[in-house]
Amino acid sequence: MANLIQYAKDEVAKLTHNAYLQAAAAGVLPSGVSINASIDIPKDTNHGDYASSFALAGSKLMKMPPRKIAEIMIQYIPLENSCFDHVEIAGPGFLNFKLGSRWYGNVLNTIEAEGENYGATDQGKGQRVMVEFVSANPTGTMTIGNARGGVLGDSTAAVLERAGYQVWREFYVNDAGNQVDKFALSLEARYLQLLQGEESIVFPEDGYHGEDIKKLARQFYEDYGDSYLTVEPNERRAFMKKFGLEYNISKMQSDLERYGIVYDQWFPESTLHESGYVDETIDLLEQSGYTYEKDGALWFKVTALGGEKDEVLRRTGGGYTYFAVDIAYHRNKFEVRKFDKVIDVLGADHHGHALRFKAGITALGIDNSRLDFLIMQLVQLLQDGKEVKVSKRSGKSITLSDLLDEISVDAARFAFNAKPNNHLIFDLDLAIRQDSENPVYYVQYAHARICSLLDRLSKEGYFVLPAAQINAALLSSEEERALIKCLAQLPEEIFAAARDYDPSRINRYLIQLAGEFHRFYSSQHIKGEERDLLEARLKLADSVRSVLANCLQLLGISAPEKM
RNA sequence: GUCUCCGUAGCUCAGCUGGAUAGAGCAUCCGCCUCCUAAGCGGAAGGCCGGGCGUUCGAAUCGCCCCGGGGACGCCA
Repeated sequence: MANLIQYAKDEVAKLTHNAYLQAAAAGVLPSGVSINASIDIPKDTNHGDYASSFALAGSKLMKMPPRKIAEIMIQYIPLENSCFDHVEIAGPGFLNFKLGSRWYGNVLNTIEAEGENYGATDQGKGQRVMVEFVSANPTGTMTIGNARGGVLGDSTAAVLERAGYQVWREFYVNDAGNQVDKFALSLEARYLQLLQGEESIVFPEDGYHGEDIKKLARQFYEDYGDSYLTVEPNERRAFMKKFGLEYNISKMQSDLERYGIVYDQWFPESTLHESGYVDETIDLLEQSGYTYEKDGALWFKVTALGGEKDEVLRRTGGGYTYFAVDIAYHRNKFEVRKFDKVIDVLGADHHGHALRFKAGITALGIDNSRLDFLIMQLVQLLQDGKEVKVSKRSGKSITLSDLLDEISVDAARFAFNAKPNNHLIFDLDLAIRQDSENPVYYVQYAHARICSLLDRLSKEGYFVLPAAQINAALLSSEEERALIKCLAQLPEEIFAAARDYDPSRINRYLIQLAGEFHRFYSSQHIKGEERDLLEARLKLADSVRSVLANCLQLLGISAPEKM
């Protein structure tokens, strides 16, 4: 759990604070001044590894020029037992600290000691968190949008696990309600059309027009022939509904598994209805006083809880809305299954709904800060340089399994793990090309390169030694130091990725780490160097291999030993 | 109209809880394999950080107002 970046930062804070106290005690700086200084990692390493703005921030309060303050303070900064070996004044008055070889050695020690757990943080403190994601309607196939949601949810879950949460992955199966009934009617109509000709049966206006329903009807016919032609319609529809849902759900399960996504639970909406849990939840909402009747429907006063508009819970003709059932479902997450925190991964088209139904959680007396939404903007599909309109109605969208027929799981998982707030432009032609334009190969290549290096050297009798046995002071080139600092960065990345629910940070981290490695590899030789140096560099390379594999595994991407 | 996300290099995007000369990949151009994998490395070129005003020692970053684009505003889910 060691975070050496933070450790060094804390040390800068301590050193500067103590320096100020001593200077003030000696009467050379005004005493009793409280300064809120930043400690930054400069982009340009000529400015050191850490920069404190203490003197700049204190300039106004002390009524002294910043450089003057810095000059006094630097006399009170002893570096002997710190992780730094140099401090200097630069620019308008920054105090710039340079890390020493003790710190660099420590990074390699830590990576070795923590192994595949390196980078873990304890920010979750073992809290139980549910990540609900994809939850596509089982009335059809999964789209490219679900490809994004799947990666985002799964990777967020993985990052949270590494950050010390106990994570539960869940898929909510909408196997009840209006849409499912329409689905059954559509399926039935296609089945009857198959048997009696297209003209004899009127297809429901608001039904599912996609090809997949026709295919499903054909599948049903193959399994059951015309035996359901004479069955009483209600019974027939009920059976076909069950058939269609089971078929689609198992298809979704296998598609997602192929994509590297395995859930802890597939939670069927129908169970909430059957057990009376939805009724019970609506009763509670009525007792809360946030409901009213209008036009024969039961409404929920979202506006009384700060929302924009009220929502219907129970329709005039009876039957609960999606809104009502969703509140019940979330009550189940918190009250029955006792999750400390729940994260719903949703497309931007559900944003408004999400904000409003959060009010429902509040009305039930549940602290709504326990519920977070990870809203992702929609995916725009590009083919031949033109936008492909993804329309569910026409059934002409490109499905997740189509996509995985074209590109590798590795490439897909890397490409779709992008910052949720941004629209994602997915260029199909580019993804299919699978060449070096794809950054996933850049990262995987770094891993393969190291593996083959280790293999090569082992044949010459050189093996990776324990960190305690190498001389880290030999790793003093610019490239080596940049590489080690990059290795030390992982715990910070995990922390931020978990805090912001942004696992794409790990993508960027991997690209950076691979880049630092390639630069090190091209500028420094390992094979053929004298033993001490060879062993130090070999250890460094192996540490990089370990961290690359660690992060790739976290994202569900393979780490090939050969390419 | 209201809410929300976005606007940074030719393209795709980082950087946004304020710090020094705004970064990367791709595309373009120029170099580098008798030497551990060239799926690599180095270099060049490329920018009113959408616009304006404000906050401050300091703004791509914070606040307000515009402009432009996506999404949502159903007794659908």
